Amino acid sequence: MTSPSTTPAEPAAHTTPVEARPPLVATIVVILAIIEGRLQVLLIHRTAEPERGKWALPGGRWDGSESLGQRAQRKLVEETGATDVYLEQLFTRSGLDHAQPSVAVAYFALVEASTVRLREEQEWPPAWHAVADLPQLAFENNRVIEQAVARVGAKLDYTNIAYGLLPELFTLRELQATYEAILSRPLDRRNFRKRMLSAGIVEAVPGETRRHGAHRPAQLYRFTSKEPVVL
Amino acid sequence: MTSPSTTPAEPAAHTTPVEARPPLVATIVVILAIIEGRLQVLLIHRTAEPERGKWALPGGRWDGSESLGQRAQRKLVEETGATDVYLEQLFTRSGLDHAQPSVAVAYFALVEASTVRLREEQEWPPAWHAVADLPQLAFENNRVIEQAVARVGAKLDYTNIAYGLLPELFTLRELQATYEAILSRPLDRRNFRKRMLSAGIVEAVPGETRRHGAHRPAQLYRFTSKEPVVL
DNA sequence: TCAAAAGTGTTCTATCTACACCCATGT
DNA sequence: ACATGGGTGTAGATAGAACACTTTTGA
Repeated sequence: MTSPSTTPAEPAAHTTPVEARPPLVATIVVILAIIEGRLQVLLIHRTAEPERGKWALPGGRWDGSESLGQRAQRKLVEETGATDVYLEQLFTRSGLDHAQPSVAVAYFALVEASTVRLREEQEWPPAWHAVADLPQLAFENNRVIEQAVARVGAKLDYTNIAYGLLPELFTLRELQATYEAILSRPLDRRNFRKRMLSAGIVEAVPGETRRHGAHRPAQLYRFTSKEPVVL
Repeated sequence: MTSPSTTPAEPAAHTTPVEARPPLVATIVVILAIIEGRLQVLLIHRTAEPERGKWALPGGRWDGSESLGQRAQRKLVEETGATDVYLEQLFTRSGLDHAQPSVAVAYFALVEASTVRLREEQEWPPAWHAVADLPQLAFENNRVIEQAVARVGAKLDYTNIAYGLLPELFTLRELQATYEAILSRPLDRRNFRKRMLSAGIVEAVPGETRRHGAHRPAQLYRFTSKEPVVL
């Protein structure tokens, strides 16, 4: 996809490169899921300095033995056990660690809550936190999460990425609730159904319904594609 | 837009990380300008292996003495002398250099052709190449350029980023030609003018016109803001 | 007076928004 | 029978697309 033109004939480095230390490259992952009807993000408790004791996004050093995307994916699997997820790069930032040259590559992932099994063995295990109500996090992680949510919200409009958040079968109401949780605003039910169906991103599964309470049973739907599609 | 890596699991790296060498971090910049009515990209001639002798995007190693964005910006100034430009991060990719762990952070920049002064002292100086008619470039640089152009094209619709490509004053026809060069399709003149004006991204400069040939002189416009604005 | 680009409005179509009632079920 | 969420259609507003003639100038 990319390519570095490794040093292309810089005539002379006038600036004396003081920073001789090799750069630290890390990935961080914003793992999002819909839990209890709210958009939540997976956070870990920092046990090391800096920012020890604060909640933070999971991530870690990259050692070059795999691609950055694979590194993010593996971190994700470690934390959640979820496999079939949507993963996308957000941005790359330098200078978060003031002690040495550092580069952080941020990703976000959309996972289906029911497939997740969190690690529990630690004193402070990873935990879900509602995005709408976060504490102050380590580094600039609050901003990173904001950006991830904004990106997902924008993409709901013209892609099918919500497939990452929902199980195989779901009702249109559940789909709508997912959209509403991300956009944090209510949507019109009839218009929503019309758009989803006419855009062809979901389809009814014949004969499949879900009965839930003392109501009319709901038709079940599935995504027509579980690959990313741009409308 | 990045695509998700849906690579399956890889439960854990049992393999001992052989890659002990510190990672190389590099930036590359897709520098775009409108020249002779066409969208062109600035390329350098590679004088070192690998891919020696091919055209490639300018870039270079990052040493941690400045932020990644500053590094890209500085490379841009070195190559073009242009200062007042639009610069945005595209994406980050690993593994382009097979010899060692490497990360390339790609940016794209929009510069105004008239402010550019290319370096000429080398045997093979940097040169502009029409995006629509590129040779085979080093690494995967053709794809990187494609992505940059696609991103710019998408953003034309809902931002004012074209300000990076045009001088202080310009005619609406020139603005339209810029859009057409990027989108590589013709636009309707009347609809274009209506949209630009009603969106408020440009405004007429009273009394300023340009006479060019045996035609009616054209009204000159300026951008209402030369900061990035999302509509 | 001619050639060549600048400038300008209206109609049609598609899309988005707002909104209220009946349906199927369990208790 | 009633409470609860499931399911549906229409009308108005808005935004985008298509399209042709007049104006101003230099030669």
